[in-house]
Amino acid sequence: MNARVTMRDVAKIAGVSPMTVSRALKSDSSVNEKTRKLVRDTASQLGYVYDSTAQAFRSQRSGFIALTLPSINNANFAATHKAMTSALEDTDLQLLLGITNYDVHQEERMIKQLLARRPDAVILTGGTHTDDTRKLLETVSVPIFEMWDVPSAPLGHVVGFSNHDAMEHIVAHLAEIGCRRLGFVGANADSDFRGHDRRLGTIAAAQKFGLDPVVVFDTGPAPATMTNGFEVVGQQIEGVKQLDALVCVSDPVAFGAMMALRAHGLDAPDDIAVTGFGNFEVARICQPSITTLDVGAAHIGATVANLARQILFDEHDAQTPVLEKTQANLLVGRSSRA
Amino acid sequence: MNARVTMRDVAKIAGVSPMTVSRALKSDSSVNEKTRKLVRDTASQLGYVYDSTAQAFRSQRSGFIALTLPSINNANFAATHKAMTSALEDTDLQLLLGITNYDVHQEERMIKQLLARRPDAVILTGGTHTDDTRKLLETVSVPIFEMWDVPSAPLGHVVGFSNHDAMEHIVAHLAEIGCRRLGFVGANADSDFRGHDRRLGTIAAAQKFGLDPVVVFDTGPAPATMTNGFEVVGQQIEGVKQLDALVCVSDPVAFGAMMALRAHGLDAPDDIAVTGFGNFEVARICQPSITTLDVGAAHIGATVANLARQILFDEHDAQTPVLEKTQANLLVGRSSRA
DNA sequence: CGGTATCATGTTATCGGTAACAAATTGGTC
DNA sequence: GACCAATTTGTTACCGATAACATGATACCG
Repeated sequence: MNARVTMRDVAKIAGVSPMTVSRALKSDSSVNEKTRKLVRDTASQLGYVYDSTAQAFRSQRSGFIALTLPSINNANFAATHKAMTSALEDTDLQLLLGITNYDVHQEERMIKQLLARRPDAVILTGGTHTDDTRKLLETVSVPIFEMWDVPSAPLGHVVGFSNHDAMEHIVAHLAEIGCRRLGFVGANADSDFRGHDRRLGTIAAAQKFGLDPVVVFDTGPAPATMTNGFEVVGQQIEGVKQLDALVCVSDPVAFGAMMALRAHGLDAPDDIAVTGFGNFEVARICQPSITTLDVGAAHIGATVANLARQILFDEHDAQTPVLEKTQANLLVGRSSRA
Repeated sequence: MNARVTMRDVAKIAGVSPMTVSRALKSDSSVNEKTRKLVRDTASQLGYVYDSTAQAFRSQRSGFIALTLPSINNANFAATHKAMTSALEDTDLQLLLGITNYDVHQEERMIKQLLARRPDAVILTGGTHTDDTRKLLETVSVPIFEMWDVPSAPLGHVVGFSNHDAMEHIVAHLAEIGCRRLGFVGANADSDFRGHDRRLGTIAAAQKFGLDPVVVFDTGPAPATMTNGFEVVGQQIEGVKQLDALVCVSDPVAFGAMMALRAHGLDAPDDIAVTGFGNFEVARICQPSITTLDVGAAHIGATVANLARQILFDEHDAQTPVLEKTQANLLVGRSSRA
């Protein structure tokens, strides 16, 4: 339909050099205000559209921040994403999202794709990756962030919490209200490493408080869903009946578990206590409300994004890796009252 | 450590020309298999990472498909996104996502940002946009898609269903089981246009079936949440008591509404029927399960993505706008049995 | 064995901005 | 008006891949 309008065209019409056009369109560079207005008017008159592609190429700065998330359909990751977007709103930085489906090999593929776009920073969810991913990221010379976890061997900066240790809050609470026999409902598989850590953390905490050995109910491949919680508890209801509490890997799983209990004539907290993880909306609204852990998803996102910003704009030392541990807060619901 | 590795470097080491490297790394171009292997091995040995930035610039084809979604934290949009990603997996096309928060002005800002990346196609959720957005997109010479809706004045291709007409399925079902006095729980505001259409569709269908005028319960600004449903029904419980059924704008709202009913000693379906929209997991798992409408979110995504593929790879006529209407299927749950 | 079709590789120019540097203009001071 | 500093504008050379074209190597045919 039309030949693309370039800066050269705008420059010719406005009677200035292309470089002046470039400067006039950037808000922070020094151009006479009259010239700037002239250039901008000319540009919009010609229907000029700035070409980030060329900009990214020439200046070797794409303006992309590569971000991997395990899932898009998760209130916590959504909150993190949203907070990051907000934190970057007044910059020219843009998130480039890759979904990994809780699969480190999918993560590797996504990261390759994302790195080809020459991002200015890379933000990963979780601290467990394939060897190839680690190698790849070690050779890349942009800042790397891992969040939602505290990896034992970080690739760069870290903003997160220990999923393992966080479970102690929940187990301590259950121990306090008199529960001794705990079950853990969640993925036993190795795909969701944060879920994995929560299982180990539950077992460790139970030991620490001198409770009985934890019975594990496997929900299968990540992500664990309401349906998984519902089904596993329904299928193993006899085993569940022997327990004082069901510690679930997430609120959706806890909700599913509670629905399964109800279907079998059991109720939380009278017959058995139930806890979740992540402070999802369903935990607050369902009846009884579910005891859960708020891990500050939005706070994690805002912290990572602001850190990235500062480093990219040289307001922060980029060499020393930052390790920012975030807090997890217990929210006691009615699903686990004494 | 750094000093970016380019095709030139790979070419020099492998003893071929840069052009051969370029061809060897593309899977569909003609290169001797031995040469290809040599080049690929050399590349991975040097830790070469392909530069899409340069590729996009030179070939004037970014490989991006710009996608706007109202929200990231929504099982339906997540399913659409996932299906699109899958459909594009074996191509070099990549989704570039912008979240609009159900706000047409935010959408406009996002689209400007996305267009600067020179996407090869643009996919929008919904058919309502600001005037400036429409103007902007009309001048762009890439294929435009609108999904999840059937706009009266489409910008390009369309894959979706009428949110207005879909409600007839639900209202017909309620009329059949003897409900006459319906309430609608959802946003009265103009921000969520699909929710808006559902409200109008409910009112129209109730008229058509000769039911009483629909009572509207406003959940405030989009997106309507479990909490909104819970609160509005709790606050207006006396009005709700006069009704036979609560038609909710989405399953989360329906769930919230049901929890509020229970808190006031009412139960679905005995005291009042409840319906949702979207076939969210919570509708299936909660007790009673919620009558809902499955709109084939994944199917919409796959259809749009495949259509975009075909058009971009010249396997489909790009000039004639496609209008693909998708189906909505009623799933009767226990929340609305006679 | 010459000729032509096919395949494999090389050469050159270029996409549209902008970094780096150079030059011109302006403004203020003595 | 001469001088210097600050501001504004211009010039040139790229960033790294690849389109378009040219050439070299190989196969196949009668």
